[in-house]
Amino acid sequence: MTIEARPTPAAQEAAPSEDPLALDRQVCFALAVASRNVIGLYRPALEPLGLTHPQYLVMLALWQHGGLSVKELGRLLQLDSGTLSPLVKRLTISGLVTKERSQDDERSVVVSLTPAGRALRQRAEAVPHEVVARLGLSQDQLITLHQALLPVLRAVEHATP
Amino acid sequence: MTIEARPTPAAQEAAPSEDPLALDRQVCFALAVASRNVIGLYRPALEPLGLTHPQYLVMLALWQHGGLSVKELGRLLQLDSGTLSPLVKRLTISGLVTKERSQDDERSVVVSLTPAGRALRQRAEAVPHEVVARLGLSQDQLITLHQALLPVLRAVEHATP
DNA sequence: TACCGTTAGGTTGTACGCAACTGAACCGTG
DNA sequence: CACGGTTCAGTTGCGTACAACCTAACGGTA
Repeated sequence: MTIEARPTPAAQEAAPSEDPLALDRQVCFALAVASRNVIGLYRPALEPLGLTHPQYLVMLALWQHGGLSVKELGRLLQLDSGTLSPLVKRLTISGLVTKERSQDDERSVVVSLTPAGRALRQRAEAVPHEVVARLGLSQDQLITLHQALLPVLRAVEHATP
Repeated sequence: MTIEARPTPAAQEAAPSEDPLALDRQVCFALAVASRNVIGLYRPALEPLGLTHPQYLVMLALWQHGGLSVKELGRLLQLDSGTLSPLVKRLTISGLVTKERSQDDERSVVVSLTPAGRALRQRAEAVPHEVVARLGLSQDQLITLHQALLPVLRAVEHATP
């Protein structure tokens, strides 16, 4: 996950050193820091709603799709039960969702929105705007980033485990 | 952090729905999933070295810069002492680094490589190649991603807290 | 020199994220 | 029907992340 040396390094913005393990060459480091820091920008926006960023993502999934099993949440958010179980439990304690075993498959647990959970959506609609404003990126830059991330998301799915 | 509706949505790859909170519009979600999953690809490559990805980043910083104080590590990796203190402690237990208080400022702790830590660098040089091979992305795609991430990293630094 | 605000690193508590495991429910086959 | 493999949630343990707090050391000023 390294930017390899190029014949014309002048074409690149951050001039890479000769060191193949230099931090500024590590795309994964940039990815990790960007992700951490942007999620950090969500914190002040989400705190008034009583949500963490992963909890916000679960709420987004539920607002979009209605009731979802833990398995479906895991597929949508790319998280396993070890992460989702306690997370959903906290959302339950917050009164935003309810859990009940599925009728037709007792193994499955369906997570559904409470009225409070549904009501929270209206306040959440301001969150993305607030974060973008804080970050100060243009729509074009966001779309460019999104477009650059899509191949990665696709690649990870087919990566050799 | 949402891809806004556009007059010509055909120009975008993943056709966005009308829902402004739809998951596939959330750039931050794509960023978080990409970061998590790519770090996951490092796991099997780093496990033989006895390193986690954050520990690997600390080692990269030390291989590049030599001895560093915890503060400098925090600045380079964008991590605070609450994360770095136990992390460096684990590297110390692994025998890869040593800690000693700075001579000229007793508050500061300098983290240095042990011979074992220096020796590990050679084995680490194969890691990026291995991850890129696993991921199956081209150099061009990596560079595109890196270029798209740089404005975000710059933006976060100047973001309104 | 004594004081006080600042800085560096560490600790505590909470919340992910994931590997590994557990137990219950499901399901195909004999 | 019985049984063995599979699937689904949940739990445990470990390693980040980060806020909040603590202590020691520093450094300028009266």
